[in-house]
Amino acid sequence: MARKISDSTVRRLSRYLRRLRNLDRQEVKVVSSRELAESTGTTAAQVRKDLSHFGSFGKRGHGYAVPELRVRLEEILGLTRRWRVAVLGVGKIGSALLGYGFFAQRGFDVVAAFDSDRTKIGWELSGVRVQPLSELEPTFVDREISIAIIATPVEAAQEVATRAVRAGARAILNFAPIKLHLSPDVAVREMDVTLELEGLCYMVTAAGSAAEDIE
Amino acid sequence: MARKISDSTVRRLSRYLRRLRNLDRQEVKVVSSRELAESTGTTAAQVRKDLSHFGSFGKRGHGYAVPELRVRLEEILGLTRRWRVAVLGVGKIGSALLGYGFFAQRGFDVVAAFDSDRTKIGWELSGVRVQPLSELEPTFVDREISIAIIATPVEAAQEVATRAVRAGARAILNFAPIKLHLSPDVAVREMDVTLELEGLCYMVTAAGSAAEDIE
DNA sequence: ATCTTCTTGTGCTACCTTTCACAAGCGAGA
DNA sequence: TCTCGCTTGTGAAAGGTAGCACAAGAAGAT
Ligand SMILES: NC(=O)c1ccc[n+]([C@@H]2O[C@H](COP(=O)([O-])OP(=O)(O)OC[C@H]3O[C@@H](n4cnc5c(N)ncnc54)[C@H](O)[C@@H]3O)[C@@H](O)[C@H]2O)c1
Ligand SMILES: NC(=O)c1ccc[n+]([C@@H]2O[C@H](COP(=O)([O-])OP(=O)(O)OC[C@H]3O[C@@H](n4cnc5c(N)ncnc54)[C@H](O)[C@@H]3O)[C@@H](O)[C@H]2O)c1
Repeated sequence: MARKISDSTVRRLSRYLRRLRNLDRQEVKVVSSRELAESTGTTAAQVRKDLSHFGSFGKRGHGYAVPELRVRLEEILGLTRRWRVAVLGVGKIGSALLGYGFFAQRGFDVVAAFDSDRTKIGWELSGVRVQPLSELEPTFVDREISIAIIATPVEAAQEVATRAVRAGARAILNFAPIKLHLSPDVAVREMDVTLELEGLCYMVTAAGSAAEDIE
Repeated sequence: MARKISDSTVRRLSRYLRRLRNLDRQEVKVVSSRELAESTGTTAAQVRKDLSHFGSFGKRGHGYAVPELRVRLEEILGLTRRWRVAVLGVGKIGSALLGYGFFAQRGFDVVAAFDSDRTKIGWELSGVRVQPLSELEPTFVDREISIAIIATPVEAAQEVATRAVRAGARAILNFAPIKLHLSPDVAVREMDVTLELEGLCYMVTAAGSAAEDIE
């Protein structure tokens, strides 16, 4: 597993896994690269290429065994363990995330939540108590929290992210619309709704003006 | 503007714009490709190349005029108009989005919200009344809604997306963890938290095993 | 046992994206 | 006006990603 796997490959692997988990629940035993491609929005060749980076999991003329491939993908993505997650900022987005049932199903345990608002501290949402920021560092260490989800206002995002990383977080999922400046060995992913909406606007606008070109 | 601009370029343009809007608010007049690159997580050459697809907006030896470049990027991305948006599914995520103040600031007006839950219909959140699904089609037509945000449970996502498109939506922002199957002239972007978390797990795990390799 | 049918795994190719490197150009200051 | 320092815009090179096409191999039918 020495090769460097690209971000887009990892994203696709995650989509394959999502599909495989559904198939497994439906007790489907076998799936072909073509079927997997169709339900994840890619091509059969791409599926096979992606998987081939990690070994040969399929049977020629037959396809892939669903439970086996599922497990292999979970191993590859590092999902055979559970991950402890903290939510930083318990506002609109933060509390939606605390109530998100799929996390536990997928191996993520939200075990802590922090907010700077005194009136929110002590609240219990979905079994998690909202703690003051002063407890961030000891809680990250004690509970071995690896992933921090940033859901504070944009002004506070950099600061709480830095604190989370110093306290031991190895990965950050950032909902605030700002590029975080962190050590390069910390994994960061952004969830920026406005950026996605703007992308959609470009696509719609560009499609429109391309149509004009043809006329 | 005949050339096809890649998705990753559009994403970066959106980041540049975000930065330019902040600089503009701070009344900064000029910015160099290097500064822009630093605050958006890319390289100076990349910034210049991205912009060069659309023309020459800078002054050599000087940099880019912030307000001008901002306007040019807004034109390119199709953001000189306002966009009407509907939220489908007013649950945890849907109501967080309805309360998100940045949308209006960035040119997006959430003008409608729909839910299948009778008890929610008639609620008013952030000035938007929750409507029954039966009103989806007429409302999309009357209010010329171009963008639908899907925030229903995953089981309902495909159906409401299809309805939104039939009713005139040109773009879909999908929060449900499923690949939507829609006409290729509809722009789609996914917001999948679990997928991003899994990506983070891979990065953390891969970094760990790479470190072992060195030992 | 052989043939047919199907699907995988992969080398090769084509395309696309990013980086490099530098001439061209602008403004400030002498 | 001329020179100097700085930054843009861009062709060319490098690096990476996706698609094609087919040999290899497995299972089931005859
Ligand atoms: N609401 C949305 O739909 C939405 C969508 C996309 C992105 N976002 C982004 O997500 C972030 C949160 O948005 P929101 O709508 O939930 O905001 P919000 O105001 O509802 O919640 C923010 C919470 O963070 C807390 N907070 C403030 N400073 C803090 C600090 N230093 N440490 C810890 N907590 C702190 C506040 O007390 C509040 O509870 C923002 O950056 C926003 O831009 C929100
Ligand atoms: N809560 C989160 O933090 C979170 C995070 C990521 C993704 N998601 C995804 O976003 C979607 C919504 O999640 P949520 O937590 O807000 O769920 P939720 O159950 O709180 O809300 C879903 C809402 O959709 C409504 N609904 C159901 N069927 C509908 C239909 N056919 N048409 C219109 N409305 C319908 C329900 O009445 C409910 O109000 C889900 O697909 C979920 O997987 C949620």
